[in-house]
Amino acid sequence: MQPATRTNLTDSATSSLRAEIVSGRWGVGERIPNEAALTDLLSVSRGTVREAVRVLVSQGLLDTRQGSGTYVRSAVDTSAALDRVKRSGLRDQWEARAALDLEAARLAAFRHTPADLERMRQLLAERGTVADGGSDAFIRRDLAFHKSVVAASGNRAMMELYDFFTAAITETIHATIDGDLPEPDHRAHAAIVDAIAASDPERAVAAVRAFMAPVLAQLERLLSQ
Amino acid sequence: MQPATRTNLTDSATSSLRAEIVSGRWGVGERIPNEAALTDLLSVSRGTVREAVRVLVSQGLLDTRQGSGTYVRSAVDTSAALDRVKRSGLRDQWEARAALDLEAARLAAFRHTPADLERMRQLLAERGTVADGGSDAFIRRDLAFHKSVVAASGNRAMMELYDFFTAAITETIHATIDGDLPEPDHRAHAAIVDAIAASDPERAVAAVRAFMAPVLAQLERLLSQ
DNA sequence: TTCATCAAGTCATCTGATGACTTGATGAAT
DNA sequence: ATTCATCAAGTCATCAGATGACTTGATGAA
Repeated sequence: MQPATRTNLTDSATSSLRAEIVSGRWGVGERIPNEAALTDLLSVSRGTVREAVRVLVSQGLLDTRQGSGTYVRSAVDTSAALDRVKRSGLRDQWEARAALDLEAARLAAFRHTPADLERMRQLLAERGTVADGGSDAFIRRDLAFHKSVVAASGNRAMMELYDFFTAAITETIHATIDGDLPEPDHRAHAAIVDAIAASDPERAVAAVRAFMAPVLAQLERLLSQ
Repeated sequence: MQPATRTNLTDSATSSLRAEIVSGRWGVGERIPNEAALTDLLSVSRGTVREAVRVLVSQGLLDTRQGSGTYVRSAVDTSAALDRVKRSGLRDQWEARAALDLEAARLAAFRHTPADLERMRQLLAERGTVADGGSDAFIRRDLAFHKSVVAASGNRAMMELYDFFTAAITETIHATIDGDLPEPDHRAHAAIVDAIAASDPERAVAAVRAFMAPVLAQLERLLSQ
């Protein structure tokens, strides 16, 4: 059943303030009404107003300056973006992460340093099999290897997003399915490193795609059940 | 100069609580100390504690249940991820968005619907040139077209991220450089749509990469100055 | 014209109080 | 022995009042 909506005053106050900002009624750079005025406008206490304002500050929409006032910092609401990504479904998340994997491997073929290469090879060697220390530990080692590939791309934005996706995907997997995904084999991973070491971007992309395909296929199968 | 650090109690309380969570000292699902206890632990008033907790709730790390307590919802701190992406530099952002563009075009070749195709073609036709209504309006039309390609991939996670990147990149461009990027020509864009319409993923990827290359090259040139 | 001083306005923080809700214990009824 | 209504303690939600810290524009003297 649809759970009964039980909202609290702070959330509704936050929504009201956010609406003023994203709609542009309070322009970027402008000072918004002070706490006492917001208390009247929203019909809540000052403590509630402060909590709502604080949330919007933490989301980068507002900016408070003691002694001066509270100002609109930005009208673009990026805070909910990742929440929506989290709710976008496992297949979509996996594909988005794959997009990063692919392009990162390609860039790594151009930009990898000797240290990058060494790290990738070391993590690949340590990766082992699922038998060593349980599946959770194996997944962690596997992710560490993939992360090192992304790191070799030298792109910090991609690394950040990759971290986010790995976290979101593991959480989602734990929450939704406990069937097992095919264990990507060692050879497929080694092929990625080889291609990067050879500075061959085409082969690097192909290697990542080759290892992705069976996992994605199994994922589609599990989700369609 | 390094600006004098002037932090407020709420922020430092938020950091302290966040540290307990991401470190795992407060495990996922556990109940954290109540407001009175946090008041003692953090040596701040209950109002400040509540503001800090409220921020972490809005970031998905905590979960308050009236009458019961406050619980750890997730130990993954995604809130700062996008901030760090924003600070990762224009080249990295552009490359990350390009990764989405490429894979989205490839997926679109598989999954596009007739409606997707029609929308892409319409936006391409409306795109026009920079002469029509100024460069800002042109950029907006250009982005609308690219967004329609991502939309044709049917991947909501990618669409969300794409939105974020377009917003972040335009903000960064406005803030950092006012040199001009090469205007991607009409033929290159049409090639993308043709490849998708032909359900040819390889050609779709190649078409996106072909149109990306000159922009990225110019970007590197501007940033290296 | 310049600059120190000041007062008003605003956010930051603390304290106390009351209401709403959850949860486990209690005890009566079956 | 089990079931279930009741209750009390614990916890968050919200309000109200007060004081401190900081900013900013006005004021007035040099």
